[in-house]
Amino acid sequence: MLKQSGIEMALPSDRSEKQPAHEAVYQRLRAQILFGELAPGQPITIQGLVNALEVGMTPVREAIRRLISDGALVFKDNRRISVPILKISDVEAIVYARKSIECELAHRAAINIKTNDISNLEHIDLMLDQAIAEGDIRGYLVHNYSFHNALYRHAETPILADLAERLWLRFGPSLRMVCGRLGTQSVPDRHKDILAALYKHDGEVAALAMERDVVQGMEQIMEGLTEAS
Amino acid sequence: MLKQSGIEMALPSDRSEKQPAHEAVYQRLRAQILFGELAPGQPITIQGLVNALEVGMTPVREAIRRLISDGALVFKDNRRISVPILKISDVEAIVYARKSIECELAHRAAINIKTNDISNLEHIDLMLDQAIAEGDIRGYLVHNYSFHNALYRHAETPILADLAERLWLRFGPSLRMVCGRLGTQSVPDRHKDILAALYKHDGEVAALAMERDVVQGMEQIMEGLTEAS
DNA sequence: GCTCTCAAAATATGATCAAATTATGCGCTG
DNA sequence: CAGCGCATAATTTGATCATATTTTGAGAGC
Repeated sequence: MLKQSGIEMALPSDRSEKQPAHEAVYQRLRAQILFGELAPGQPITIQGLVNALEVGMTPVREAIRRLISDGALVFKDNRRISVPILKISDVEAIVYARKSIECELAHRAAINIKTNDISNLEHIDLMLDQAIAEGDIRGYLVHNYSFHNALYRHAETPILADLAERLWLRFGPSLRMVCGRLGTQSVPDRHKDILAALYKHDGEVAALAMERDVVQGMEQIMEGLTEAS
Repeated sequence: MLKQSGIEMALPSDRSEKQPAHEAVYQRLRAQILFGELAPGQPITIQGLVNALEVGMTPVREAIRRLISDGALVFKDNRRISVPILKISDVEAIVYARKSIECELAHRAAINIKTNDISNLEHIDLMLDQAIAEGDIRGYLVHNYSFHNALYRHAETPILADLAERLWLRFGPSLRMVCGRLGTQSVPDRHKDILAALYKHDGEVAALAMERDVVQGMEQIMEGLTEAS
């Protein structure tokens, strides 16, 4: 007989309880990196996280290793960990990779996605518009990520989606830095074009719209980096 | 100012001794996966590695976590870890990603590489030919990886090279499985074409040669998978 | 400016807890 | 009486923590 009487299953927080500590730490740090709570160059210490998050040392170490493998953190030769600082050539490489991977994902998603799921994407895009209108930088970053991530899931190509997520972790901190300087007004979104292509199940057009979205976003980062140096 | 006075740099064995255990475990497991000592579907246990490698539990956990993030291992919902088994659609996605990333790397490498470094690549390719002639499967896998990896380093685009390495970790075990069944005789290599393009610093031709090499290798895996099922 | 000393951080180990799989044994059915 | 199924016990495995050891960085003193 199982010990669960079915009561605790009703709690929505069930997920967070069963989740291992190292996973929770990973997700938390990941969000902080994606949504710009950690700035490029910022140093990270294992001890500091142990104290701040009030968990043991082993889970923190595992989460850090994962993020280093993701490219979201760098492990310097001094055994010091920090958020990486992108060079111009790095951004240029990310642009190429994002165009290759994410346009393909958009193409495949346009073919596979159901009309019902497109509505969910539209809802996310609405919240994105609202965040832009309110100048809510964090909201912009969260919903923009949600839109792309939800879309890529419908491509049903987990290996490519994984590569895309890895790339987002790399430019997340820099994107936040740029948005903080320029604000959200100067960030037009091409998502409407993508949504239109999805409704028509036109992979080619979806890929083209995605390319414009990617290039536009990355050019902002590029400009921010050049004027910062 | 720098603390180096130039004296301690003279010790060559300094690097290997100071390497942390978790790094050593990671490198070792990584090699086992890339060069086919672990078969697709093979279960991995943390405790087993602790006993086999005679290290503590934390370093093993960190190495495992990194490899899971790399896609080289999978963490099933039963809390069991194993080498992933590729589906046809996975191989198809890897082909697309490899073509995008590695052709670009070959293109860039052709432009940047010095004549002296091409000689090193030729030497690796010679050892590769010898391994093929001798039917040395592991030697084939090692030198084939070395060739590509060394080439990609000259592209001076670490982010793209990192993506490529991640893909190699995914198909390594399956490639070994195929080679074990078909032998090395049926594996012609297109590296000679690549080398010729490098000498001419012709990026376009190098990318085309690389595409043939990638497609040829991945088709072998695809055939192996279809006939296995 | 250089070296020595000390504090802080990272590394590594072993013990302990929890969960899951496998093994065991009892009762039931044919 | 033999074979099957289910419940429980035992073993294995993963997760976490507290602690000891090693390494790095910084500051005092010469």
